[in-house]
Amino acid sequence: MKEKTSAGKVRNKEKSKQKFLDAVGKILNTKGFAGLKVNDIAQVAGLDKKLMYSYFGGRDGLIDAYIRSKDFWSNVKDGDGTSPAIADGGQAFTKSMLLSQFDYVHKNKELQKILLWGLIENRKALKNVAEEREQNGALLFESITDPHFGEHANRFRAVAALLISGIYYLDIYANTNDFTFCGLDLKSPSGRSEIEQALNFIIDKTYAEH
Amino acid sequence: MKEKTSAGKVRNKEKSKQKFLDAVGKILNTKGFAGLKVNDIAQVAGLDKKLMYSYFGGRDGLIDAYIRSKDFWSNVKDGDGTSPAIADGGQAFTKSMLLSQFDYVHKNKELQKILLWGLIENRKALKNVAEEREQNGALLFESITDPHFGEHANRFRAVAALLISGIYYLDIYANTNDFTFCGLDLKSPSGRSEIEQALNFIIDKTYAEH
DNA sequence: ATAATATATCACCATTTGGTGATATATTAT
DNA sequence: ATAATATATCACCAAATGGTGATATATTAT
Repeated sequence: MKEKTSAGKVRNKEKSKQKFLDAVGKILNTKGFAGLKVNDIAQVAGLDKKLMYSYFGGRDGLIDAYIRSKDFWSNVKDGDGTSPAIADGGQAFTKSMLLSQFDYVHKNKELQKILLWGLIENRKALKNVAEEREQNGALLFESITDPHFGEHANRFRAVAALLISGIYYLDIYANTNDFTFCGLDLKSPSGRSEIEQALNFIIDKTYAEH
Repeated sequence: MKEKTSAGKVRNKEKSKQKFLDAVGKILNTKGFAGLKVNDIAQVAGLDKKLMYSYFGGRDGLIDAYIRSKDFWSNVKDGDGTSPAIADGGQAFTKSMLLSQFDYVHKNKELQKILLWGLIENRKALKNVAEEREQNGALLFESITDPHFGEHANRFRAVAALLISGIYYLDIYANTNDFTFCGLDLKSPSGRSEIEQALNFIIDKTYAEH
């Protein structure tokens, strides 16, 4: 019954590498990045820590590999092909994007930790995540909203910056605090609905000027 | 020349306590909360760590005492007495409050760390900071904006939640990243001015409905 | 089957970290 | 001046943590 394919081997470098990467994600979800200790990662991966040094050069290499392995912003790249037309200057697209981000970040705890991490540690791989987000955003701004808003292009960008960063903070806050924020329960459907309405409202008003 | 007043004593419990509290603030500013190690705190304070246990019961007690010693939200309580009248339903007051927060958090690195910390660690003293902010906000909402916006009171709250949390995130982001956010340089006067204009714009539009 | 190599484990070390008992010195009380 | 107390330091420990050389076992090549 012995397999000869690499998939069935008892010793499998690629699978072991993946176990380490999975362990990082698991710990990130449960304990946050402060829990990413060398020994704990190895224990969760079910492998000897020595392999972590062999395969990734150590903890830092593993963590960088983990972050690189994730495509956190794939969802804003219009992956589902259902993006509205842009004849409206990107109004519907922007609203759709903001609502989708609000929901996506809410559900994706790993992304929440990565966003937080990027506010704390100066790690190249984390900067790349932020840079990737900027580049994705640049696509929307430069090709759609900047032309539409003309001399007020930066005002739209500023509104977007406030809303996107607000979405990040509120989703993270909701995940780690039982408190309300401005009296709104960000975990309840009604509280989240209020935020969604406000997002739509603000974008509509921003576009109403033009 | 020997002083007999407590201020001049070589050994002074209160001064030593304060040295520990100051050390926490200093480390928070420079290294962030991950740098708050027992030995390092004692070294920065210039005292033996044993005293930390004697006076505060340990690291956690010291940190809690530090957080309690700060009144992070004093600035939103209309401390300078220059708050505009509220005959406008709090419109001018809200704008002034948001702009002031944007500037205050930008300059106050300790508050930035505390805000971040509150998104990561479940510490009672940190929850108290969030709770205090909520209570301060409740004053504004319940007595001024809720009556003004009537059935749409929650929409104003949601707009405020997005803007305040956006302010937090952007200020923290600006402090730890050299990147732009939505293409705006949040460290430059022009970038910050764009955000300020957007804040004013959004509040104006929110009030324009009523 | 045997040798060579890749994969994985183990035992062990140095350093860092949190924590404490014993002790010394300054201050205060008698 | 002396004793009692408060303040501060020191030496030391145990546990946690990051890191590595030696070794064992599975897999592959000859």
